Amino acid sequence: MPRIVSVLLPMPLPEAFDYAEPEGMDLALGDIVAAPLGPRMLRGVVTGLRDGAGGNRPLKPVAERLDEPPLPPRTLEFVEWAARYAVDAPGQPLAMALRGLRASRPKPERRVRATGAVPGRMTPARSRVLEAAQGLMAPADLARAAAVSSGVVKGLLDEGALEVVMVEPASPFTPPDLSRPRPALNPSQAAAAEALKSMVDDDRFGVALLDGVTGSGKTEVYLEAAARALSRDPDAQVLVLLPEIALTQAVIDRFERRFGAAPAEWHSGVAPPRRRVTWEAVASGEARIVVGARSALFLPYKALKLIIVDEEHDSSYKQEDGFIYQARDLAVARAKIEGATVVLASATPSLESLWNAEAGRYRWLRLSDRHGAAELPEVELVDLREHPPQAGEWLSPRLTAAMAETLARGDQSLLFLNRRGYAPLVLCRACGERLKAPDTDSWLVEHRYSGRLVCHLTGFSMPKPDRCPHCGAKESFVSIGPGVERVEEEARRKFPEARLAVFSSDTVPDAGSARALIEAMEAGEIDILVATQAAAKGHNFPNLTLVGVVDADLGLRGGDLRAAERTYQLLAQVSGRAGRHERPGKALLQTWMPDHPVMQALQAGDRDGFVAIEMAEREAAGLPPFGRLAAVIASGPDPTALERFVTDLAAAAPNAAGVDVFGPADPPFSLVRGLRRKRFLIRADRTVDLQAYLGAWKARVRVPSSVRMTIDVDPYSFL
DNA sequence: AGCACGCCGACT
DNA sequence: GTCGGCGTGCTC
Repeated sequence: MPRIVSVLLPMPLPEAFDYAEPEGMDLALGDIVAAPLGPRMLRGVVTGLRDGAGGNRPLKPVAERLDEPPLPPRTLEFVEWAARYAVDAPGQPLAMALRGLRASRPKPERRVRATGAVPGRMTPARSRVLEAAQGLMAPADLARAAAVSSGVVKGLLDEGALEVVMVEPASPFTPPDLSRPRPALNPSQAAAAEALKSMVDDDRFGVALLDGVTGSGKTEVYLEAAARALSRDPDAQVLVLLPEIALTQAVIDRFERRFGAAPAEWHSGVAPPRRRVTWEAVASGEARIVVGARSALFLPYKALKLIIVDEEHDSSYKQEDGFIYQARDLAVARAKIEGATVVLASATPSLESLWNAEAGRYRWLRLSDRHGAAELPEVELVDLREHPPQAGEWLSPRLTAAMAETLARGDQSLLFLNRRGYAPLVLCRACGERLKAPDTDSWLVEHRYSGRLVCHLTGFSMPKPDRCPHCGAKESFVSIGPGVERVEEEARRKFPEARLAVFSSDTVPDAGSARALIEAMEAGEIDILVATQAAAKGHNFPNLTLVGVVDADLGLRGGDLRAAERTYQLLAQVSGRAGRHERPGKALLQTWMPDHPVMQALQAGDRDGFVAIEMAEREAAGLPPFGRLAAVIASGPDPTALERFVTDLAAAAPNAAGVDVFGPADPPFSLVRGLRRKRFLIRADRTVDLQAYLGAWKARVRVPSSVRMTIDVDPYSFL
């Protein structure tokens, strides 16, 4: 009886396609195969096998089974779950799961060894080489060991005294050394580590929220959970997710010190051949510890037992384009499928996680002691209504005075402003024109270091023109508002003797320059650092005792769902940069709204109070975590076609109890790269199956090819 | 997502 | 007269 094979392809197709199994191929579920799709040959995964022949139309045969480890069944289950969750085609998450297979394996390497043959003419150099030739050696290593030039090695190869052997590169994945001593833990850490270890010992799905202020030693605690998972099961694998690759090196170093072996690394910065080796080592179980960005969640783990999501509140876990997902939430889903433990770690957990912890669904582990003698910095609000900066300035007299004191003590200051460039808006004094990119309706940001106007939404940039493009007036531009470059200019004017630097993605474009700037800061070569959030994470500067937040209200404007939550998290983190080690620190927050709950909570150090207020507001409005949200975005170049489509879409919205559909509305940037956009916002009670609702809605409309429709379940960006 | 097939402007 | 622009639609 011939068999029909369902093959899921890494494409936005609605379902797996059926193929005929060629005689004798003997496929199994999870096998990676090559299958024809139209004129192309694609890599896909076998998701179904059944007896039968093609019906109305003969099926194309599978081309071949590829020489790859099969996708583990639970990885496939996760792919299908993720597609259902995101209301997207299963081929999208599959494409992420197969991403490691795109590159070729690293090439075999040349090695030489002695054949035992004696060369025709023996010289002192040649005998040294033959003496040094122990087993297989790289030609260059052999020459170095014998202190001869490469020509001598080549001569012996030509004469047959040495021979070339091609070898596969050795696996770079060393097993962890579990006998190393564990670091000493304080009582609070020890209690949390014991709780995590008992969860790991249960060997089934469970989630812990590891909740501890900056410096309370969360990493040591989850390292002990990792050690337990790895030692109780020789196959167990551990995944550590980090919000961004800038943070991976520090965590990799910690694991390497604890286990004497470097963990496998997985993120966009890893070269493709290396990724392929990593993918295979994860599938074979050889890679026991993986440290990576959110996409590491889609690797084909053989026996995943523990997932750690560090800085779980970080919004970088939300993937915003292509396949849209929230890695923290998918980590919990994956752990459920794998029967694994999840540790969500943060100093400022997300409201979602706190809500789950309060309800007892997550085990809540609070770390109280801050390491060493340091204390959390004192936070002072600078009321800009009473103490405004002078006209054209952004640093209030209070903040300026604190900077002067800090400088006089020989300490460092950090001025935080989460805005790149010199000024967020350039307008023409003559006609009032606000400069925008030609095909996008967001303001162009002035960058003085580069002399350009930049669109932060699309990356478009152009030289600053000398005339207003609207009225032609010359020298009529005024720069409105501050960016980090402008704050630096003001600080330089006020403290001409101080050494200043700017830390933003423009001045620090890569990991190397980031390290250089961090080292300069650590070495005390910088007095005042002006920084965006690029510098807010992960770095500890011992002599930094003053943090000045130039515009604490910045994140609260625009007022999206998580504005207050995000502002609290960001400012708590930034303020925590002040005063580590033995030195007390201080954070000054410049605000026009000192009575706002976020500012009050930051000043009082009362996170729980802020969370209680924010939770109550969310509950009253039925917003997450008490309700669920989704966004439906339609975009296209033709405004008329788009308008027609969203009208149809609005009419097709199913009526369901507990679901509110808002829209279509113009998002804040309704024109991006020449594409018009419209959006719907859907709010649903938690009892509603939101995915089923969205799926039913989607099925009722036909999307014309000139329009793109995107569904964003649990949106984080409201632009 | 590709990659084809399909109808309207500047070229050997 | 053609080469080719990318709009629309299909791929088991």
